[in-house]
Amino acid sequence: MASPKRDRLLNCARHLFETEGFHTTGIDRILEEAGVAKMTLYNNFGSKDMLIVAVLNRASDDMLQKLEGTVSHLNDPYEQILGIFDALAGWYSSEDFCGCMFQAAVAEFPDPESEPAMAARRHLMRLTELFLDMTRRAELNDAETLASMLAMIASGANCTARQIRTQTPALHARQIAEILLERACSRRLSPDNPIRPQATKLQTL
Amino acid sequence: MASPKRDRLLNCARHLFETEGFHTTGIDRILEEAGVAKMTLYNNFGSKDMLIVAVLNRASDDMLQKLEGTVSHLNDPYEQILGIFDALAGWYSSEDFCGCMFQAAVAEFPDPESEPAMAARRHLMRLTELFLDMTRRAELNDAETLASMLAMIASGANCTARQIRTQTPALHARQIAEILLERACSRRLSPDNPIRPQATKLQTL
DNA sequence: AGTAGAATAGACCAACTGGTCTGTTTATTT
DNA sequence: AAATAAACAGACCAGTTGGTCTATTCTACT
Repeated sequence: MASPKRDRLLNCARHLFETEGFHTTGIDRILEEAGVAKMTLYNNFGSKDMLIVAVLNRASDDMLQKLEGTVSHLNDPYEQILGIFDALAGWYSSEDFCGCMFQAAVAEFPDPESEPAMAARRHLMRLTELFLDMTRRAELNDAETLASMLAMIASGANCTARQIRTQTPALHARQIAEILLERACSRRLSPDNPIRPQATKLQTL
Repeated sequence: MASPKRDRLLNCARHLFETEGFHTTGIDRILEEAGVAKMTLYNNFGSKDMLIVAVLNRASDDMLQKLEGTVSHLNDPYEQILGIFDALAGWYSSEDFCGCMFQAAVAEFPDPESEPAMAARRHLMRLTELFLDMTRRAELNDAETLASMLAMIASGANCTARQIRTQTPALHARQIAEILLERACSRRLSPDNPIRPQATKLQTL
């Protein structure tokens, strides 16, 4: 399954798709960049669309693995949730940030039944599940709603960051998340006595 | 400036771009749908990209006009802000909703300097300004931060709605907005007891 | 050493891309 | 009625698209 040529293909394709879009980057560009013959592509993936799907799936795996990695260093699920948004901040301020590929995919393949669109949807579900796992462990009420809200906020941050290319959206998103968490927490207890005395140290990146 | 042919062209192009994407819909499709000669397009717009820009600008005008319309029926700026999210809910549940065109544009034109990308960015700014006007009139503190947060939440709702095609994202967004407003309000009422003062200090758009 | 499978280059394909040019017809204005 | 401008159909363009096919070379296992 995993050959070096296949890997090169996936990496180059991913980079080109990210920076120049799916439709605008032709197959030949990818082949040239990867230094690979055309038949290698078609033997491994079958079609351009399936290459795209493979790229999206791998990107999804990478991102979730990375997020779970950064999150695993934090013990409290509350901190873990906020950690996700810190990770976003780091991502946005990286030199070569050019937007979330899944949002691009969903935009470039408007047919919801198309394979790339479905791959993107799958990624969103995985991300929501990740949040759900954390909100559940944090024992907040309405964990489901809260999880999809957090996912939505993250999407909004992604979307805005693509436009303004600052880490600000991630900081804003983190603040909102903090407020939602605090609320979901205090609502669970007595309204006048929030359990989390918040003076969370703010990231200074 | 406004000829009937030009209008047909804009309308058909908009519909096709919305439903099938910018790159995938060829000029000939648009011309056929609009029943218009090729030279009419090039005389009026100069190029496909400029047609796209014209479509985006008109869509931006339409949307802002519509939003300002629905908002003008509400007297309280607080209600007006929430009214925006109600409008989103209505949009998402409409039969032919297929996602926000500006997000699609920004995804299909990754070069931030390209005309369509700039048009999309302009729209985001107008929307943020609309929010800012309302948060200012509501006399909430940190109106700027709040406005860009609201715009970001709206983006997130748009983005999520494109994926799951329900009005749920708008409802969630509205709830979040409500919470933020409530908070920005109570902070105003007790300025001597600011919640998380470092958090607000950081923000600069 | 021999052989099977992977990878190669590159010719080739029909379809389509955005865009130009021409010559004619239709409306509008004077 | 004449003149001006807009819109027309459609031929035409070079370049590109995703994809196929062939014939050859490389590489790894038995």
